Amino acid sequence: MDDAAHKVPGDAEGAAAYRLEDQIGHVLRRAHQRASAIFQEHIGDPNVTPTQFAALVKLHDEGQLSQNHLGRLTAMDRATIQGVTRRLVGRALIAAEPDPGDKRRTLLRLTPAGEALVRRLVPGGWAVSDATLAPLTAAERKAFLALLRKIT
Amino acid sequence: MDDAAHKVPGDAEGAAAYRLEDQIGHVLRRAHQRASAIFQEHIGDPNVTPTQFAALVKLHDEGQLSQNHLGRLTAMDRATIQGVTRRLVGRALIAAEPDPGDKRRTLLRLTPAGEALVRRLVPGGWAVSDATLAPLTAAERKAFLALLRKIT
DNA sequence: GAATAGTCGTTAGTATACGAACGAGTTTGG
DNA sequence: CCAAACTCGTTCGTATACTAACGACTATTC
Repeated sequence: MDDAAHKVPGDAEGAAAYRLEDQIGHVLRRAHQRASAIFQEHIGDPNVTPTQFAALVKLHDEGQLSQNHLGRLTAMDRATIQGVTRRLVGRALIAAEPDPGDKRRTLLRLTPAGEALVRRLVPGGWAVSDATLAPLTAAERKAFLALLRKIT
Repeated sequence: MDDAAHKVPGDAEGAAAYRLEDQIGHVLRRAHQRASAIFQEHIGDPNVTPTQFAALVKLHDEGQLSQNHLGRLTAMDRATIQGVTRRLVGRALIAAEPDPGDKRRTLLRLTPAGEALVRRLVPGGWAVSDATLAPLTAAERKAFLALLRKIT
């Protein structure tokens, strides 16, 4: 049972057993769990989550974005980015104002406190990625990221 | 900005910009999102989630397990496996009974309906993994899974 | 220029995910 | 043998993640 290609007595010729541990979705889920745990360990602020950090970094890079646009850039749907935005506005890390050119939109930007927080946490962000990839060599990291991008 | 090694004018020599899209945690999160979406498309039952399927498959393989033990085998903490278990018991897919040898434990097993459901869905499980890995060649799939396991 | 289609942000509902604390029960060490 | 340490399952609170529906607004198309 230790080999994925091992045949179980009752199996048809050439058919492998369905093993949860071999399914890509299950392994991806576990890798994501580990990456999230490492984030909380290394980011340097117990109140900032991975998605919140993603939103803050994007607003730092882009300056000003509508809520849904920010969601698209950070891979969050309307409902999810709404919750993330609400919590960050509540902590005064980002500010919201209506878009004068399109009354449907809310424009978001970092507050000075949010800007300072991003600058303070980015070194931790590098540490998170380093720690997450620690089991791999430099060559493996490059290959792994390339393959991971292909299935994203 | 299209090259990860590109230097931004203000950067110190050798320091790359922190780009969200290059961070392993962010890409892992997106890959997991895609894998979950593909699961819902291909599993063949809109009411079964990836974690529920994982629990059902493990109970199918192991026969009878305590709730926390099932959680460990499927990578869910106590609180999470409790919710998954509660919903599956509610749908009569698994049955719970107290462990006579250890009064703290609840033993879980598939009901006949749960057993039938697992057998019906496993082909969809193979299709999910195939579709998720579709962008990769056979050699790439093997290399990718090996690397993914290393960081899990 | 008006009907249609699409987008914006919100809300409600369901399902992971995890930390923290709890009472009940079991194991371990002195 | 008994107190400390641990494990079991539960509960509460918070934070993603997604579907579906909604009213408001904008863009398209005839």
